[in-house]
Amino acid sequence: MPNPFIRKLEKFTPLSAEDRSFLDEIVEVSHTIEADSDIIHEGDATENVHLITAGFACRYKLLEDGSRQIVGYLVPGDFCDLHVFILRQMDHSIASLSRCTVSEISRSRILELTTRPTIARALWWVTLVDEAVLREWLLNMGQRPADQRIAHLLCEMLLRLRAAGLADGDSYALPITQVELADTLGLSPVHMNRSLQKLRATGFVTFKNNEIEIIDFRKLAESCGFTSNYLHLDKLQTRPASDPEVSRH
Amino acid sequence: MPNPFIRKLEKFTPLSAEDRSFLDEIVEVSHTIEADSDIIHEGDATENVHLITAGFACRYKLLEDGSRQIVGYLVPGDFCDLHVFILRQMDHSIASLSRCTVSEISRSRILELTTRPTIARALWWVTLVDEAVLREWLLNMGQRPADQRIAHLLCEMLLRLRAAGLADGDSYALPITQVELADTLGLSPVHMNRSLQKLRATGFVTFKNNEIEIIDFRKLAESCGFTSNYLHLDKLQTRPASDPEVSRH
DNA sequence: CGAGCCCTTGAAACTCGTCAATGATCGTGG
DNA sequence: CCACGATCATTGACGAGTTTCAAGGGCTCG
Repeated sequence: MPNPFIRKLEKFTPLSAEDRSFLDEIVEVSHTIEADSDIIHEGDATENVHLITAGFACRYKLLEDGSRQIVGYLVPGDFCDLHVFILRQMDHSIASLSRCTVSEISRSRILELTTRPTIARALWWVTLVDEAVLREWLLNMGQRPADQRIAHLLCEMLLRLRAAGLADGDSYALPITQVELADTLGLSPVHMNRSLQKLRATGFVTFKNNEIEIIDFRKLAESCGFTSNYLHLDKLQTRPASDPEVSRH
Repeated sequence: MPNPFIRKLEKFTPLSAEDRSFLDEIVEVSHTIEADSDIIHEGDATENVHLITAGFACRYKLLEDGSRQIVGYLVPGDFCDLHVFILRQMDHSIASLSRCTVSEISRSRILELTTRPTIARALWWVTLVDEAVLREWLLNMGQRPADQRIAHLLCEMLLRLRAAGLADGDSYALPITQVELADTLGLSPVHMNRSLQKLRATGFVTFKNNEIEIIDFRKLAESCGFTSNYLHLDKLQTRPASDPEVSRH
């Protein structure tokens, strides 16, 4: 199993053997973090850059009254705080959702990365895709009713996890409670529960434990208006059985 | 009045005279666009990069049923489609809100920009701030009731427009209808109208025509939990009278 | 077996959306 | 100069989606 980070960058562009071996050696430390613990906190000015190498994590923001909004999921190969390199300070927090392993890369290593044109462009691509996902989430939150919102998220996660090599066919593990899903989609936990039941009733998707199985991707995607263009995975070769690449035009 | 683009980059870092004059010469063409017209459409693979040099515009996404979500506002100095340079294709559209002037910069010029370290870092900063704003908008949409959502947006626009030199004290022009505001915050136009009245009733802010005047920034910010940290304007020197830089800690 | 966590359910209240109509303002043309 | 249409803001009534409160059920683990 190759480094998930390298795997991710190669979704954008092929890397030279030299670049790959360089990327394989940049990790300073690597440690394990239990589920449901903070990895980085809002306001931190981290010295090293953190990279998720196993497990699930999320970005989130809190309100005074304690309500939480999850603003992104992190899967293996995703940077936690690359932006602190430029922005100096975290404007949100990051917590593990499952047990994670987190690797640290020093600032100087990151600087070296940016001097390699191919890698620098790949890092830029990563940032821009994150931004595109945020825009789609905003559309999701603002314009779709609860059940479609959930369906959309499930479609997105299938494609992302496939790209990360973590989805097996049309199934994947999503170690997330209904409360966390509710915090992601701006719903109350109770309504989340009822909307999940409504989704289940369509028969397009099943959930047992934390295992998602998408029975009919095409219909699920259609039911919520999911299109994959915003993930910018165009160059992705691997397209398993049900061919979930739906495009709008 | 200096180039608004240069002005913006200098919020992040001072530029050398050489960098500044370089930036002053990169514009290929510049043209005027009437209000409410598309500047760039989803799916476009624009050859040149577009820059707003006057007026207001917005990024938006449409759903099949015609509902629209505005996912960002563009003010003078903002890039429209820098990401097409990497992502190849627009995943959203851009429309003018008022009459705008739009400048075009060729791809090759952009490539030159990225070879100048100071400018390259400033461009990176721009991208990361856009992303941070999106995360805050997501929090806004997911966790705040209608009136607070609006208040938050008004606070943000004051700080952004001040940074762009377009706010006079605590007032600014916002050439946006209630329908557009509703599409921005995921509300119906009717509810938007009633929520605006509720906001007006607090006395913290007034709107006549398209002119916003913030009467008591501190109270308005407090009422909606606005904190400016996510805008990453720390190095901003100019702080007019009422000192609206609110920080959480 | 009990504690804790998560999922599920019911009922009532509230925010917000939809439909439909009325005003207000402004630019245009007769 | 005024009537007209167009665009935008406003209002009322009603209904739907969603939240809140409160309680019960299932599962896992010590």
